[in-house]
Amino acid sequence: MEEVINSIRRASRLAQSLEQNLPNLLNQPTLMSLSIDEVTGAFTAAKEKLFLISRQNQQTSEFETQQPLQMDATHDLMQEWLRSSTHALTMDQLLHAHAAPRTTLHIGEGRDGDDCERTRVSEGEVQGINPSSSRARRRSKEANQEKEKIMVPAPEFGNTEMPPEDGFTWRKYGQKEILGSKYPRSYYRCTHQKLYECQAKKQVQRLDGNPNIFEVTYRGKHTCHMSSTAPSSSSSVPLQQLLVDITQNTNTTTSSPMMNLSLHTGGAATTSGNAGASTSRFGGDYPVVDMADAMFNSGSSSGNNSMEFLFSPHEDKSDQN
DNA sequence: TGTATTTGACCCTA
DNA sequence: TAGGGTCAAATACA
Repeated sequence: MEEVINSIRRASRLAQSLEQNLPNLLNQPTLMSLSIDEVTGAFTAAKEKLFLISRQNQQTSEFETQQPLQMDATHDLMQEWLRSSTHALTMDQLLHAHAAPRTTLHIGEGRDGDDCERTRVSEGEVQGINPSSSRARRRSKEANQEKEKIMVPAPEFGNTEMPPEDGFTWRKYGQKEILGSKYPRSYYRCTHQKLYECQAKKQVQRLDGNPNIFEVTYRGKHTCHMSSTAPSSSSSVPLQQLLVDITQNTNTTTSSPMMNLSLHTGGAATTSGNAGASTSRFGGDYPVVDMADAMFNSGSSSGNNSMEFLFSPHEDKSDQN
């Protein structure tokens, strides 16, 4: 574990160094890019070590008792880096999502705190829109529609071009190059938009500064039933919910989604064999496999979860409802 | 054959 | 008018 902490320390130092040199690097994008790569690489290395350790710890019941203390250290370090990085705002907000339970991050309406509950856009209004005749009005409404933005780490393995599943099935309907952004933005709508008049949409874009992080913006509310979209497994856990619940349920270690996964992986694993895994998909513990699945199983239907070598298949995955 | 993705064009807002 | 968001035809795939 010490090795992990050292790696994170090193990454933090690199990040700080990068920050200090920002003025000099402004005119040297290539160099800046290399520095960023170095920082992300260092964190990635730390994360991988953490995975290995977590896996080892799955076999021991000591994990849960040890991890919080150790993770506090990494958590602090990670936070330190996050605050000093270009992602300080967004990631930090995410990290503190537990301060505003029920949501991750609300964009556009501001984070007043007095209305953390997602404002319910009148479904009647949305559904009643005649697309052909009132596109402008629809647009206007969408502009007022609350957005929910979360940062999602790219899968370490498997399909890293896509963010992890979030429990819903999405159909891509567009992609655009965004001015000033290195990576295109992809537009998705709920697969069951027609069937259920589901107006949920999401946008996915890699962060310029850190391609390992996806910025996922959710808009609209799912009016379809999640069960209809989610495959049998854990992916039925909406990632947002996952993150929120994790931050709520674990007052010890959680930080970024990456950390969430790494940390809770092992911890939860100790309990993953039980039936508890199943029950409260939307309200209680999530088994480690579920989490790993939700976070990393990017290729949805492919079924070839490359994380399986890290997280052994879970018998309970199938059922649970 | 049905469904998903790609991508150029179009529409709307600021 | 530029840029973001969406449409829809073409294409790919199972």
